[in-house]
Amino acid sequence: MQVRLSDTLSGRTIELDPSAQKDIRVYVCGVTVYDYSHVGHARTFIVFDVLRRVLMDRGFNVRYVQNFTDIDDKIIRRANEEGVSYREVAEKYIKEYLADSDALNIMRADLYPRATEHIGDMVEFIKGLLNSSHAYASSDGVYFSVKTFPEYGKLSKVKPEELIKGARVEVKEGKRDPLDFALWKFYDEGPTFESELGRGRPGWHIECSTMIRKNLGTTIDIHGGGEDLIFPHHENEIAQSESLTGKPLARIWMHVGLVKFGEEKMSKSLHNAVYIRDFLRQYGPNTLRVWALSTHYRAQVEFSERTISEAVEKWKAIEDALYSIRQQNGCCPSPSEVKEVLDAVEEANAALNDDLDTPRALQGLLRASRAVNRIWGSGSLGGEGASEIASGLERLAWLLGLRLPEIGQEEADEVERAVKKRNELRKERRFSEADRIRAELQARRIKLIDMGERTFWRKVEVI
RNA sequence: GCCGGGGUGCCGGAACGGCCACGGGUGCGGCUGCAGACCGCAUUUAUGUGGGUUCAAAUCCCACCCCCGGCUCCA
Repeated sequence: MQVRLSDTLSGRTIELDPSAQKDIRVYVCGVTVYDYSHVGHARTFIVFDVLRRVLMDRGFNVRYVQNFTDIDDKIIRRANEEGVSYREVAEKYIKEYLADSDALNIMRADLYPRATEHIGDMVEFIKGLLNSSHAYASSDGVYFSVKTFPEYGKLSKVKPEELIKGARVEVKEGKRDPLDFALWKFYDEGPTFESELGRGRPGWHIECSTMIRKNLGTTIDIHGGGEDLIFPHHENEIAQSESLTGKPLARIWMHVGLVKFGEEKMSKSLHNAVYIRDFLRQYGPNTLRVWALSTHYRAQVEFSERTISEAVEKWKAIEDALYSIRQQNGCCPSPSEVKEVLDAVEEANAALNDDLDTPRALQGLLRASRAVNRIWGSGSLGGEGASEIASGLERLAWLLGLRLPEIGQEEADEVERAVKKRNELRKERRFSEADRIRAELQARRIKLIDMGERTFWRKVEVI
């Protein structure tokens, strides 16, 4: 099954065909670990998680690498503020990133390379650039010489002259040209690395170029990140890597639109960032995923009460459907009902192949869910056709990384007992006592559904 | 200024030449001891503005207006 993805560099849609090429190498720019991750980060990594799931499901062999920038001015500043080493700060926030990522049901990368583990490789990379005169050493560091790379600006579609005119490029003493950027910065103080280049620290862009080359190869299939990385980060990566190797760095460049908070971009410097963990305390992982996937990945999304409460309602419908297929309650859906569900699932799958059109896929899932809930509501989910419905829905939910909240055996037993007790009370028409039990369960996010003689219960994300 | 992405009903968001997508919210009604889930109806014949092409345009063409983002560390 073919998958199409749009490429920022060429502006075209590029097809991936597992019968032509099985292995896909993906590199996604990860976070700089100096603070907790926010909803904007979550969106990007959720999108790439879905991409990865789709590629795997369609028969590709995916190798997924995502870096941690664990040496950087912000990390050092944070360390100084807290009176600890930069390594401790980095370690802490790597752990926290992974905790958030796991909570969001984002699959672990095959590899999480760290900048500090590749200092030697970066130095070698920079030496290669010095040897080919794409780089030069000056008083305060080693710089990449942008004018030695005539294609500079091809990704961000910005002409070098225009950038200089914008006059927002950093002017530094050691630069020959204002557009040149640091590969290695000389420092005597703070955390530094001794190298043939001199004592100092690596520039930011070089780590990705180096870690891609080292861990995935010269030309990878997909390189991605947030759209705020197009310039200068990815532009500079291209300049460095392609100057060194003479080959394209990536076949497809994917960029995820930014999250807006009200009218502005969500960002730590604007002090409007919502941490993933704070969101999860109030809502849950599926709500965040549904929210993130409700908008096409290339468009910007607004983080607002309104868009979130919509996601809550959407997830509720999906959640109920996922429970319904497990809590079968009769027999049997009609052929046209089965078809209705499977058609919606198929539409969703087609949408995922079409440049990862998750809003359309979600629509399909919602339509399938509604149909399932209707079948279940009429007490005929089970028997013939039910397993097809179940596997179609489960697979789609997996592709979007949506899953039911977990519940321990002990809690389940407890709930069972409470439900039984409540039904005894109901039989005796002692409704206020029965309702009190229901309210208690609700406080624990247990939802009850009475259907004739039977009572079904479901552990839900948001009640 | 330059580059990129947008403007569709109360809201979110599809369709990209032809049949009121879909979802959410709200209101009313059905089912229910109540609730949930489900069902029915309403809000809904919406497409930034002005021209043009066409039997037919959110959809194609031209001009204009407005919004967001990038151009500085940023997912």
